[in-house]
Amino acid sequence: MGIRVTLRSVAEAAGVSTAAVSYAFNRPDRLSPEMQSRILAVARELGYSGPDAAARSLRTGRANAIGVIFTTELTYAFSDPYVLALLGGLAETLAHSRTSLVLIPFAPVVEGLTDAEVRQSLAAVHRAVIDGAVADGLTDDHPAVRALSDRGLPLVRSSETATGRCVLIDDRQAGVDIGRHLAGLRHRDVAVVVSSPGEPGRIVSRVDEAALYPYSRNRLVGIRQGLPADARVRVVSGGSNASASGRAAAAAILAAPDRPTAIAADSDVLGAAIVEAALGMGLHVGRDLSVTGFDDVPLAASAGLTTVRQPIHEKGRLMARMLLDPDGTPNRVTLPTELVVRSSTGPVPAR
Amino acid sequence: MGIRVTLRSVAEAAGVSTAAVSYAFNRPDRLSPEMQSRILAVARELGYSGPDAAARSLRTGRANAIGVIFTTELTYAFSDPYVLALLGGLAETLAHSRTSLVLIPFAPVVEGLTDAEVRQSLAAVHRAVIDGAVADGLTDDHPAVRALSDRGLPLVRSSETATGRCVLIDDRQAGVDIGRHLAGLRHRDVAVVVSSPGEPGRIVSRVDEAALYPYSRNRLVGIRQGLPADARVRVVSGGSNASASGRAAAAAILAAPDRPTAIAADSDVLGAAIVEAALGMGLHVGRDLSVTGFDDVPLAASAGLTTVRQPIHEKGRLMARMLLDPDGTPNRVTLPTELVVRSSTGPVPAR
DNA sequence: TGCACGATGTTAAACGATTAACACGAGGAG
DNA sequence: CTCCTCGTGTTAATCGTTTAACATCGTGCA
Repeated sequence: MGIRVTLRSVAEAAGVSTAAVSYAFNRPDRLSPEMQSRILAVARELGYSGPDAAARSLRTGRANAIGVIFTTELTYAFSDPYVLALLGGLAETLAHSRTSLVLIPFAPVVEGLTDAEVRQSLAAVHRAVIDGAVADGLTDDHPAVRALSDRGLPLVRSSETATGRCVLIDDRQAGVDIGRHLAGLRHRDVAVVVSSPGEPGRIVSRVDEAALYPYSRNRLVGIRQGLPADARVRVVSGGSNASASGRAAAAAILAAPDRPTAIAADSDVLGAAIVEAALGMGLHVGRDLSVTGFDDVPLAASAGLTTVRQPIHEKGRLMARMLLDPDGTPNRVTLPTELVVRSSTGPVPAR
Repeated sequence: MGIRVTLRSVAEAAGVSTAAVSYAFNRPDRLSPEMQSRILAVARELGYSGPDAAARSLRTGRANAIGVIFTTELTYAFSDPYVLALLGGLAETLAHSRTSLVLIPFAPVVEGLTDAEVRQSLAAVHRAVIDGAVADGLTDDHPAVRALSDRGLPLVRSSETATGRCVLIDDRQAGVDIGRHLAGLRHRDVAVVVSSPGEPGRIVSRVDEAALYPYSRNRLVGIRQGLPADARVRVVSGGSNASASGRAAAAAILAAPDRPTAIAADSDVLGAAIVEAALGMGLHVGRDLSVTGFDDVPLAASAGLTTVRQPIHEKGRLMARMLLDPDGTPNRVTLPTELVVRSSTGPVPAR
């Protein structure tokens, strides 16, 4: 009883060809009704539950699944509203075509990856049985991106540097919107909190800016551009995109003797954490200190956070569609963003 | 250039056997260093990115992935803190062994499933290339559970009815804890809000109780048991586990002329929504009305919700471990729960 | 000198399915 | 009566690997 039951054993037991059994499961119209039900009966009797998934994938070349690469701890990703919204969008489109979502963990970049970590992570990427993949925010030179395109898999990303298919927003322009908004409120001393691996609160030097995530860099460029030329802009690491590191970054910034009048964060999670920290220090946010976020996730509304809305859900839907139907969709789409002004920003108080 | 490059073509190009190429990628120690680097060089030159995932899965019988069945819209699941915590726990354990997570959508039960829907969903379950699966909360007779066990895959669940491997909590005992707590506060008229597909706010009759999710049913039994025998318990559908339906259920319950003094919800999401609705009606929660939740997700703390804590994260970790190492782990584990009393419950006001 | 042995490659048999291409008989059209 | 088509079933090639078993060959040791 230990022997596995296969298409062949069913065929033998039923006294038909393997083709017939295959057709019974995949193209019932190809068989006479009697034949089909006889085969299914035999299959049930033998405890055969249908064609093996791996074998079928190999033979047909389709996996009915698409991968999503995660370069942060998955357990953390599940607490990031941006990620969840994106996954939701992907799932919505995929559910229609009964396609599964494969979450592939890649060693998070903490302080440079060891070779062994990269190798192991790459093994996971190589072993994933998928028809395509989403690599949100990864650049062309990321090992996972390379592995995926080496495999010849359709790949969709959201980085501006992407050479292949991508769904983007105009991060620079969004930055300009934030910069102009703050400029209009007479802010001339702004801290920009970027999500970057590294200790939250640390100042990011001009040379280190090159190593930021592309979207951070672009937003930063935009913010500078939107502010008057003589404005002071300091760039501060926000660590991972989590409340705790947002609070830490806020603490560092607000402890400075010459603290800025406004803080522009890379995400609503960071922004909301900064608001919280400021409130905890007795500051009146929107008057003593202005704070902006990014994304406009639900959290932003409840925190009264001025932010830039980007259609994350739509981004996910679109990415999925691009993967499912590479020919029927454009290679590159730019989605609109919109500045959403709430109570967390206000004019610089006269002194 | 259209022809795919395979292990064989690399072998031919390098003038070695396919076995050598395979070893070069999988067991470098089996080959001399020169041979290995020569093969890798040829592979790179031909643009060969390593053994094909599907073929490898077929041959080795391993997929390095485990599935998670979702019987709700994925896009909704991603907003459910319980689900996210569970996924987080799973991911934490799986990341260690470089195993991916496959999210498999199954047609949500709305008003009975059509045959076609079930067939299509089952196809997705059958096509998934996985080594095992998690089916949280599904019963033995769910089609997905049947399909999975027919496939002979290790399966882990969290239902009390499960015949196979499972990680559970003692839902009945947790219910007793809630019932006793409310009884101690002199509540004798309690509405229990269960998550069940159906219109939120509708009364669930005694016969319909049999069709509830097993965990709901068990908690309900416990609550009745913990309350005095003469207490009135009405069971109300909470719809899906979402804020909106929680508010709807609350509205229906609180609109009744003889409204209960306490509402016990099946989840913190529902509980928090009920608190919110009650506040909106000008009620003082914890005095005019007591509310309890379930799970103790972060939301519960910020809503001041009395609830039962269950170690969801640990549940996920354990489930993953059971799947990765079926022999080294027990078949059935019961995790402890704990009543957490906060401000949302209080004594029945004297009249 | 003889021989067992470790290191390194190769042979070849699976793994479990899908699907063109073909064969065959029955029924309909001309 | 012949020819064509349509409906059903079969043959057999193929998908791209992995890995047990075997062959070969220089070495160290008695």
